[in-house]
Amino acid sequence: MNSKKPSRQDARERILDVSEELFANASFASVSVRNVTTRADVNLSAVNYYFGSKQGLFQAVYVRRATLMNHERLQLLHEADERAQAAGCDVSLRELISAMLTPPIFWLCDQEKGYSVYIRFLARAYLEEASDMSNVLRQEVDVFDRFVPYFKKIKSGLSEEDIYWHIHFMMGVMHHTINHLHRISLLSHKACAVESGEQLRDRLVNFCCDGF
Amino acid sequence: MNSKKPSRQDARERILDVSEELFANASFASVSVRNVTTRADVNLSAVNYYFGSKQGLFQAVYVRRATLMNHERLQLLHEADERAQAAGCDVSLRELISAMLTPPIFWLCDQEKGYSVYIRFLARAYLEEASDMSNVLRQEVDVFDRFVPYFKKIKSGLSEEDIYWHIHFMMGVMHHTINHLHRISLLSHKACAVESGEQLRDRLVNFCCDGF
DNA sequence: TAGCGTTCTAAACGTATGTTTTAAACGTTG
DNA sequence: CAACGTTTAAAACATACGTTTAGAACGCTA
Repeated sequence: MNSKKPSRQDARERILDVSEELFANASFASVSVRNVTTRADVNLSAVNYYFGSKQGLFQAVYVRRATLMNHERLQLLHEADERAQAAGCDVSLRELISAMLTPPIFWLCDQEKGYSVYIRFLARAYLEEASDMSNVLRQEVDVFDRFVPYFKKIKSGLSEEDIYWHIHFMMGVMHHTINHLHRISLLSHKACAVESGEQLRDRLVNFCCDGF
Repeated sequence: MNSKKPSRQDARERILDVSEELFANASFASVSVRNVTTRADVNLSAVNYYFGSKQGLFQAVYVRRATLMNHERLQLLHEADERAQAAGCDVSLRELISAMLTPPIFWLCDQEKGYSVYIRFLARAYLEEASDMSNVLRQEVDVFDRFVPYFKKIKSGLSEEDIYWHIHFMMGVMHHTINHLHRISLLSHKACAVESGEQLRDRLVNFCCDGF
């Protein structure tokens, strides 16, 4: 019976899903509210009803999954820390880097859920100066600060400054991989194809480990 | 006499300068033609007069300096090659990577000319799927193809696929550094500041050399 | 100076945008 | 059923957009 008209509350969810995808593929300004509402099959004014404004929608898309991803990072860090303590040694560089990169890369390669789209959305949100995303960065900064002591411990030869630079570079590799994953085949004249999440993660982690 | 009204042809140049800067800081769609013409102090229709359309303007901004930058890269490669031949050895990995990264990084840190702005524009152009920038990439691909044989020779243990992935990652580090240079101070709680072009280049080259 | 192509100006065009408004439909609670 | 708060609907709002047009101003050459 109620198969045609979807139930109430998931209109909001559908808007988030659709706009997550649109914002992942194009800039904030070039995605119109009408574009979103048409594809989400809701009324034009639904965006302003649920999110107050287009800006509000953008932030809502971000918030919906950001906390979860950073939680996954900290969880991996925590597990690595426990393993290290049990073995009586330090957390390895590889584990640290892997903890930072695995969640976004795995999400990126996740076929089932909408996580893949979100990761591309995130990488693009970094570029949207206009849509006040300072809080986007703040949350990530907090997470990274939890990692820094570990880096310091096992890379005592590096200054704190060096460590921040390296984290900065790592994020660069990751974001670029995310944003331009489809271009690797063009760059390589189709020699390279997009691989599994594990392979891609390992490639990235190797590259960044050696860079440190 | 003619100090007040600028001479003829530099209206076109002023439009390019202004839009280069605006496109470097915001997305294609969020920069309006009126925005450009107002800041360039020219009539609204000047953009369409000189460049046909807003798209045409965007491409013109790209073309103006792209060839020069890629020429600089190839020039550095050529010089390194000559040095190597004179010494009877191979071009070092460091020199190869340096040849790829030095031009954009030096331009980025160049204070005098408008090159700094252009580099940020370039990094953003990569993201503009909408504004058909396939030719942007094509030219870079051609340049990289000139580098690949050198990489192959000195890193015979790597497959061609590996090399393309590494180039891909290098571009990621570079573009992210370019796009988010100002954020390193936020990330590091102001421990890191933007340094000189040489220092920044060396940091990047070191990171990428080790990653290879 | 007269003519002519180039450059600049002002105004208007049609369309698309984000948002607001007014009211209808809905679903739960009394 | 009646009343209420929530959600959806259609229409209109004012504004901003890229582009076009028609003509004036300019600078050069004959």
